Amino acid sequence: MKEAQPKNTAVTVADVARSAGVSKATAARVLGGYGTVSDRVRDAVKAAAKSLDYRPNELARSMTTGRSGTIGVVVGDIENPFFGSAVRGISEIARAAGFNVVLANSGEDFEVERAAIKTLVAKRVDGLIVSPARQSEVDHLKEIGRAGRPLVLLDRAIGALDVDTVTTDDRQAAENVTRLLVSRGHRRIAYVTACDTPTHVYSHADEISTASVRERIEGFVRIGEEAGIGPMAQWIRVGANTPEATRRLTMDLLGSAAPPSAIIASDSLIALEVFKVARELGVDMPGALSLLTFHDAAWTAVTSPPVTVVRQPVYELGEAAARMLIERLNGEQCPPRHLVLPTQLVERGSIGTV
Amino acid sequence: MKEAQPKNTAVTVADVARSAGVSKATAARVLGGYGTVSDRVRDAVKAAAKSLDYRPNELARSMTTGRSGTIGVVVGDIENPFFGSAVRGISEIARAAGFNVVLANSGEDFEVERAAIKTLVAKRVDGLIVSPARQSEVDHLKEIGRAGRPLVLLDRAIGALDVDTVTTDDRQAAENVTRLLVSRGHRRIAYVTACDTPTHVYSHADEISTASVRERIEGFVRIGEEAGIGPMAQWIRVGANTPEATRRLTMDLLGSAAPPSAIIASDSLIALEVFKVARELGVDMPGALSLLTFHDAAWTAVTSPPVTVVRQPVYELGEAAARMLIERLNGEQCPPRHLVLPTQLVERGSIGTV
DNA sequence: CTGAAAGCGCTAACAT
DNA sequence: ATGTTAGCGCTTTCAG
Repeated sequence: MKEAQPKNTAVTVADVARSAGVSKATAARVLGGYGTVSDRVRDAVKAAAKSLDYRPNELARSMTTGRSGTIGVVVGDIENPFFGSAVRGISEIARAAGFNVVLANSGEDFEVERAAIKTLVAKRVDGLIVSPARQSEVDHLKEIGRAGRPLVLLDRAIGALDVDTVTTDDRQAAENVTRLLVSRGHRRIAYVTACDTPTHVYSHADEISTASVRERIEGFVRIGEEAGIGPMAQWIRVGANTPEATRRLTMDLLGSAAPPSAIIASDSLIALEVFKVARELGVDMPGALSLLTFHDAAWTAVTSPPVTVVRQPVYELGEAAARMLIERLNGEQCPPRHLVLPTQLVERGSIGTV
Repeated sequence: MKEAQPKNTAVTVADVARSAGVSKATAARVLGGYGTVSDRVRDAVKAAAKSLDYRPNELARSMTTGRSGTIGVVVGDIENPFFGSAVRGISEIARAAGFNVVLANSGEDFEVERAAIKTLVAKRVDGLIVSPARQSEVDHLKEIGRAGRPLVLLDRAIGALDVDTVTTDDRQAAENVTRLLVSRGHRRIAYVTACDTPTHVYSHADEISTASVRERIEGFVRIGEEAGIGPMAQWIRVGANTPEATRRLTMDLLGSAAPPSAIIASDSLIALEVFKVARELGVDMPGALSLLTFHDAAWTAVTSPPVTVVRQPVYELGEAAARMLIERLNGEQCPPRHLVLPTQLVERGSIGTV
């Protein structure tokens, strides 16, 4: 049945054509599924292809068509469930539309991100979805447009860049939760983020390079100061980008003379560490410390107390980004769209009253 | 400084060559970084490339060299932190070695897996890392070898396939934890897995298509029967592949006339649901129910009680798989290697004594 | 050290 | 409906 092929001899359209007794073009037509061919010839070619164990070369196809059927995705950390869900959403939509996903992990390192984008463009991905590490750097992103590929920004918009974006209403969510905490009597509220500043100390929102986080901080600060519990800058902690760093930082916070009565964690990885430290220190939650986090990670529902969260539709974020990109790939020419998905406050039990 | 290029005119080696006043071959040599070129010419070409905003076409390069600098990765579910970590490990090693990662999510669906592998091979990835959904199906995997690409199996080995594998000592781990539970007096121990059988009921290990899980079940059964608490088949629950299914199944288990005193969860997603259900039902843990899970997911340390787990070196699993693959890509010819990474029992507090 | 020419495997006009 | 003929952008002999 099966003709064994010498391993190193790639079977090409030409081989199949010869074996089927037709021209290369005809064979290519049936193998590539385009143009029109008579049924008889089609069957003959297919048979020949099968018996020769023909395997199409997508690279060659891409060369001539100019489309690779691939989209590049650059995220900060695929290990973070946030991105895990987003990438899953992207993958599903992409697959359904016949696209492959090339994934690059920047580790939130700008240089890695830049290099990744460069190779993805060189590999001729049809388009890119990027969650940029810094909102201050845009050259490498503009490069994508210059190369004629559409770009969709995921979770982190950049004002200086006029492209499609899919984000959540970070600023508003931050405002809401801050307001909530204030209304429960909290006056010492800390905000902890993985983003870092050159000095590892926060002084102004301008220093926060990740757009989504920056907006949250701006919302946090605004409401806090409106409520008269400011200045808020003293309560912002940056650089919680490893469990160890988060731990250290939380220890400092909780061990200080005037510890916060509430902590807002910028992502679930941070919240997890805060939770651990609080427990270790025997700090009662929500009695002595309230905790609230962005990202409704699965585990937040099973702790004691369960953690109150800002639920972000992460999977949908990924889906939407992929859909937008594919629309562009299909020729959509409308001006850049900025999709903002709503978040939802899920009150569970980690917020107390002061 | 920057010459704006007409968007749709891709600059090629030929253009750069012309502009620099050298032959195409010479320009290609400096642009591609191979062969030997005089310093003067090199500089001239580089300058021309920059001013023309030349962007290499990796596709064309791959066409002629036969190497794409890309490795394909097929996993069951990137949303599962288990695979998230593994993929991160793979990505880091790949990046360091100059490879890109094309990720495909099979959703544990065999047909999707088959299709993904087919396109990855057609796209000429240099090699593949796969965590196969079924150990009974090998044709599509053998295809990879026939196409002349190396394959490394991740987390799930397949006996019928003689390729490199990286796994953990699942059987032994299962034996150990079962023994532990027995020693603590448990005689009604359930094992819950996402794997499914055609009938959605377990009767024999042969029906379990995922290699790693099958081995665990075999270990579980063996120790249980040796300890005289068998037959064990009655305690095995399959099909916990969605939160809802897991929930239902756990409800059944805990609501039965003779509920288990201990549950072994095959992955952390399952453990999470079991935990939720137990709490909801007011089942005391570890008093009335003990819980143990495979995969040391981050959250398992913060619940009350914290969950005892079989820690698998997941990130390292990914790293090792990538390393092995890259070795093959570099011409390593040794017979297939089977790397088995050790797991570790981390006792926390979810196992009680009966 | 540099250039000319021949492909890689496929698709895309253009004929027939 | 099918065949002919050019390329796509790059690397790679093989000369010089």
